[in-house]
Amino acid sequence: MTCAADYAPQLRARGYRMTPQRMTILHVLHHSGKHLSPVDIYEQARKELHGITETTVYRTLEFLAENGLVRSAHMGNGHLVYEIARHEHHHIKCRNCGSEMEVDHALLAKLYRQLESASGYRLTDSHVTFFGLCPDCQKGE
Amino acid sequence: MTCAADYAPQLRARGYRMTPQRMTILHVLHHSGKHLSPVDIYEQARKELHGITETTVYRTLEFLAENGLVRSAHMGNGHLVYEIARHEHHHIKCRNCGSEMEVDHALLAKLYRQLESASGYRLTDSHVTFFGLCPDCQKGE
DNA sequence: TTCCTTATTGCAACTTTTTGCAATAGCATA
DNA sequence: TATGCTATTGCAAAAAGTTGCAATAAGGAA
Ligand SMILES: [Mn+2]
Ligand SMILES: [Mn+2]
Ligand SMILES: [Zn+2]
Ligand SMILES: [Zn+2]
Repeated sequence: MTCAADYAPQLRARGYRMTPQRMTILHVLHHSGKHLSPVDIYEQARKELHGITETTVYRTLEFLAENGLVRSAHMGNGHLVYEIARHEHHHIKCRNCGSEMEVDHALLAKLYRQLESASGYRLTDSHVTFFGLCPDCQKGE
Repeated sequence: MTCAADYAPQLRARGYRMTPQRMTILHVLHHSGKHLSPVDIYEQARKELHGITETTVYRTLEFLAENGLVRSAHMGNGHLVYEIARHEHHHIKCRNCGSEMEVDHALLAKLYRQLESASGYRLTDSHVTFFGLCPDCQKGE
């Protein structure tokens, strides 16, 4: 759980607090490494921290995402999933079989710059999901 | 409501049926022109078609999206919104004040081709939301 | 027009996510 | 180490979204 404690200074610097609930949720995400749903996270977290509630899990995930410690993604079923914030990347997902692959942010860097200069917005999030058909599923159409 | 009836052949060609519920929902989306939540759509639709249920609205929206008559989008709060499928476009939204702007798909066309050749996937959906800070909100940081 | 197949709907029960509020507990300060 | 401010949590109730199943009705065929 020391991995999670490392985040404390980041939070304190912004006037927030590190709590057992936040530690636990960060710990779960850190060691999973993959996208997890709030319910997945709740199930794991309650093993490590008896008494944690679903409400807190939802609120904490939103909080951690706002503060850049985790990233959320829509993987097509209309539900959000979360992962610890590591390298910047995006996803491509097959509408048919659900297979996914990662796309490095470098591939989108130029587009991001174009969008920024065209719109005046500064883009802050880099975790987009593109949908399509994987090579296999393209055959059987 | 004739606008909605125009969609009937598209559905029948695929073995589906046009129903009062589908007509009404298409009618609502067609005349709104903007992104609407399922609840918004339900509230409007029930004025035009007494007795329509929320269940049907959710199922119909998913059905229409699968068949390309409407598009769904995640606008950041974790909830889906829907709109009638017109020109291909994307969105940029401000994380701070919520302001949005549209981005023509032409701006992403090259990226889409790159992603397709790099991944082997054929990208089918073009309705992505990018998040950032609008010009105004960049000042007050 | 009538009949028949089966796609579609409504209902009810259930799961997931959100919200207001009072109680709790980080952590900065002394 | 003790104190106080207020960020954070848990609880309970509500809102949003999903699912199984029996009843209904669209629309092709006769
Ligand atoms: Mn990811
Ligand atoms: Mn749109
Ligand atoms: Zn596939
Ligand atoms: Zn803004």
